[in-house]
Amino acid sequence: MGRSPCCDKAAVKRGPWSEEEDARLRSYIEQHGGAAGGWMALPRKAGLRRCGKSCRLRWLNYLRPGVRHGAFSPEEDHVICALHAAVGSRWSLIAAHLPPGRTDNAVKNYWNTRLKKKMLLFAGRQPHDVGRNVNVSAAPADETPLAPWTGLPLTGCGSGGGAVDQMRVGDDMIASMLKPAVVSQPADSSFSSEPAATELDVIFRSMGTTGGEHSDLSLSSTEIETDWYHHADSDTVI
DNA sequence: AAAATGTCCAACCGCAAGTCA
DNA sequence: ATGACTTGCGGTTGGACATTT
Repeated sequence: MGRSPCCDKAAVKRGPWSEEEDARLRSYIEQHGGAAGGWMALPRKAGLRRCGKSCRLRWLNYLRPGVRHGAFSPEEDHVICALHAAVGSRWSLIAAHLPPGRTDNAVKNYWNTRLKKKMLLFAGRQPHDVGRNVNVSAAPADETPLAPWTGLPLTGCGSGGGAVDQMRVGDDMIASMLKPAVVSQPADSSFSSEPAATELDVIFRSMGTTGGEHSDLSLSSTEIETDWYHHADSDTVI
């Protein structure tokens, strides 16, 4: 009993999107306020010879208003490194804790192509601190956990999966990890192609010394994105 | 100048979870 | 309760472009 394909592969176009296809997709979604009728029906309604999944991906990762394609800031580097150390490759979760506009795909690409190498380089220098499990039974942070950019409290819980189950962590812990590493960093500070050991050291050291009650992360990107905007009027670096 | 190699990122694939009849 | 269908996610690939030899 096989799995039915999501679309007729022979009938759909694949590969890079043309400007015309982008325009059709954008126009349809703007007209209908979203993928009215679902993504699977969208290609037919919008006159696109594409798979619905492909349309969704194109919209979310590229065409959606607010998507940022520029370089990642040093602060974003810190957040990604710290969260990856804590929760593993849960890219949508990590992206949700970044300022709005970063997609999970972009974060994943950025990690795989750049940050991973930086971390490996760092690991070569700090072999005892990298790759170890997080001690989640350590004492909880005694201050309100805040996201690094806006002061937004990080709350919520849910379920993990895969290897992350071995290392379930809470938002308290993540916030405590991020605060010292990021807030102390000026928004316009320069960032070398390779992070200084001291910067990452802060992250790893804080991982080993703080922790929260056993919990997990479940803030949706929508929820977080909304909150990012709500908090964006104060001390943000967005 | 050309070939080889490396980097980056959009896009595809398959699986799992969620939804609904 | 169940199975079909849809959506979301993470891993991987392929190709364009940049850099090095």
